[in-house]
Amino acid sequence: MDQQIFFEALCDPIRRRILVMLLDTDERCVCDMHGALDASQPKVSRHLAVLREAGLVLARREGVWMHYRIHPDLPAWAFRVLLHMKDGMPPLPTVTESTCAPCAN
Amino acid sequence: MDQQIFFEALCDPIRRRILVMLLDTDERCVCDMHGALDASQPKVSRHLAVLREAGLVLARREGVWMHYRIHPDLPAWAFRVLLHMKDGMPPLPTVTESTCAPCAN
DNA sequence: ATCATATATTCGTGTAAACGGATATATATG
DNA sequence: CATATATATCCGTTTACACGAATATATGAT
Repeated sequence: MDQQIFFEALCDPIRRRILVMLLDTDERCVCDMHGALDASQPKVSRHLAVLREAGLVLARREGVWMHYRIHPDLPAWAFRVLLHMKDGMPPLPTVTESTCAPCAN
Repeated sequence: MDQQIFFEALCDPIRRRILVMLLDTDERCVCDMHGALDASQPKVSRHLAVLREAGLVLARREGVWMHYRIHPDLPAWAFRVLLHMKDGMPPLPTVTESTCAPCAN
């Protein structure tokens, strides 16, 4: 985990909110996230690509849907940074349950 | 402490190394830091200004020298992020003692 | 094969940040 | 006041990133 790339990934507010969502629930589909974040689908998808390429999240395909989760091999220091970032996050309308009917289990 | 400004401050490698230096020893002067970081004085000074304006460090003047330290009112989540960042920092030649003769006590 | 839905990527543009070099300010000393 | 040293700021340029809009790809269903 390159520290430069890690902290660049945390520079964007949407990416931080994505990561906090994934800390709250282990897996989320894209449609769910761009609904909860009130951001356009291409926008969320590009940010997810950044997180994926940085090694912060892992994607799993299930039919049409892509499910993202925090990368399980994230080094301890990085994971802890994410947890403290979550602590310091302003109380935005954090949606814990999936709002996406088809892929909500 | 605004989270956006906080994480933007952590995006730059020189700023991260400055912060780690300040975690290791409570106070450092500018001449010492730009010596240890092998970066130009204006460059280090501008980065210190960013950290100062972000509320991450505090400056104290002592004669000609400016001494910087981690801001004592830093929220707990932010301080912990810095500590874990230090854990994850690649083992560069970290200079703990001051190399600056005049202001080293 | 066609269509619909979910997701990803490309493109052109605007903005912000970092840089080197030069210069300005502040403090101390002679 | 003149000078020296430490630190800060300004300026012009380059680079990187985020954006919206449009388009592409992938999977499943009919």
